Amino acid sequence: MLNDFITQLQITEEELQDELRQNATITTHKKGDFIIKYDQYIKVLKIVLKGKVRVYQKNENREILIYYLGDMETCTLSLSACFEDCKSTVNAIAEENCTILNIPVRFVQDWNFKYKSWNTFTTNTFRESYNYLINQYSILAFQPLKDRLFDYLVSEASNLTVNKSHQQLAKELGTTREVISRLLKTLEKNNKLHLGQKEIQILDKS
Amino acid sequence: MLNDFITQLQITEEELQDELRQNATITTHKKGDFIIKYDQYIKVLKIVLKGKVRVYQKNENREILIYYLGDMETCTLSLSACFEDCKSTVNAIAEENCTILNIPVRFVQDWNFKYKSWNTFTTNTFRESYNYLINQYSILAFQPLKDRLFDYLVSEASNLTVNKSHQQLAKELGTTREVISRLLKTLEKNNKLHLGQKEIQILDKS
DNA sequence: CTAATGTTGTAACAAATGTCACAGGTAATA
DNA sequence: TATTACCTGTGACATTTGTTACAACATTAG
Repeated sequence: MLNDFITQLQITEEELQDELRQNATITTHKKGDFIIKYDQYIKVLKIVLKGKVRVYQKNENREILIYYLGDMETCTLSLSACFEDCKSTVNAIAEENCTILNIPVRFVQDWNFKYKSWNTFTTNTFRESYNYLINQYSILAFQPLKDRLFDYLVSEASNLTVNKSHQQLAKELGTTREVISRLLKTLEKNNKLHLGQKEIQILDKS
Repeated sequence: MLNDFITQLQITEEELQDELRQNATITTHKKGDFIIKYDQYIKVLKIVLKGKVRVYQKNENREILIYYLGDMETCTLSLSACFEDCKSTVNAIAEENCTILNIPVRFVQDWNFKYKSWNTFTTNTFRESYNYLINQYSILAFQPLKDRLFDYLVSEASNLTVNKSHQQLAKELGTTREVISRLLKTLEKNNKLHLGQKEIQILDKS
C-alpha cells in the first residue's frame, strides 16, 4: 500500500523511496479509534492509506468538521506540526477501519529540501488545504445554516443519497441535532429532499 | 527596505539576494487603494514592507476579515496562488499608505527548492497562516458574536484603547454596524469598556 | 462658516439558531 | 424476545443576530 502512495505522489527518487520504506510505519485502526487527540503532542505525519478519518474541533456541546481524510489523503495539521513542535488543536477519529502511514516529524522537514517530489507534496498539501479552508471560512461566516446544510448534502451525496443521521450532520456542521432535524423537515416540505431512516434523498439540486 | 526583508528572513544565499534585487519590484500605494481584487489573476507574491493591508472576503452586504498584513508580512493567499494559476478569492485594500514588494510567481516556485532560506520562508508562512485560520474557524463556529467582539477588541487594543469605528469593527467581524453598536452598548453597561467617538477603552479584560 | 460625510444611538421588528422536554420509531444485540 | 441504544419528530420558548428606519452629533473639506 505504501507503493501506491509512492506512485500517487510520483516519488521518483529511489533514495526517498527507500527512506520511506525504512522510516515510515503503517498502523491499522478500528472504527471509533482516536487517531489524534486534542492537546497531544504530534510526533508523526499521518497519511490515510485506506479508510476514513474525521478531523474536527470540539466545543462543550458541539463539534465542527475541519475535514475528512479519505484514501491517500494527508492530515495537513499534522504536516504543519512537523515544522514546529506543537500540540494538536483538533481531534481525529477513525470513521471506518483504516490503515495509516506514519512518518516521524524529523524526516518530513529534512526531505522537504532534499527531495523535489516531497517538496511538491508538502507545498501542494498546504496550498490546497489553505484554499479550501478560506473558502469554508467565508461560507461559515455568511451562509445561513439551511444553505450550508443543503450544499453539504449535495456535496456528500452519492447517487443523490446521503446515509447519515441527523446527529452526524450536526457534528459536521457545528450545530445540534434538533436544529438539523428542523431544517431537514423544512427542506422536505419544499420538495428539495426526501427523508428516510438514516437516509436522505436529494430531489432537487437547485 | 528590501534589505530589511532579506535580513529578517535570514536570506544568507548571496545568489538569492541578487535574484531578489533583480526581479522583485517595489510599489507604493495610497490608503484606500486596492492591492488585490476579487476574481483577478494573481501574478505576483505580495509582501508588505511597510504599511497595513486588509485582506477580506465580501458578501452582498457584509465583509469579514481574513487577516491584516503589517510590516514585513506576506500575503499567504498570493503565496498559495504562486503554486497554481488561479484567481483571487479575496480583496486586499491598503488601510494605510504602504510599500509592497512584488515577486513574480515563477520565481517563488523555483526558489522554493533552490534556496533553503526561501523554502523555510514559504513553509513557515503556510504553517503559521494555516494554524491561525483553523483557530479562527472554530472561534467563528462556536463563539457568540459578543465574545468574539470583546476578545477582538482586547487583541487589537494598545494601551487598552481601540480607535476604530463601529463600522470598521463590523467589517472585521463579518456583521453589520448596528449589531456592533448594540453589543458595545451592552458591554459598556456591564462595565467592560467605555465608549467614546471612534475610541473604545477596555476597562475589564476578564 | 457651511455643507457633506462619517459616526453613534436606538426602537421595533424579523429571522435564524439554540435549548429543553418529551414521544415514539428503528436497529442491534444479548 | 426483551432490552438497550440510537434515531427522528416536534412544540414551546429563549437568545442571538440581521434589518429597517430615523435622529442627533462630530469631523472634515471647501
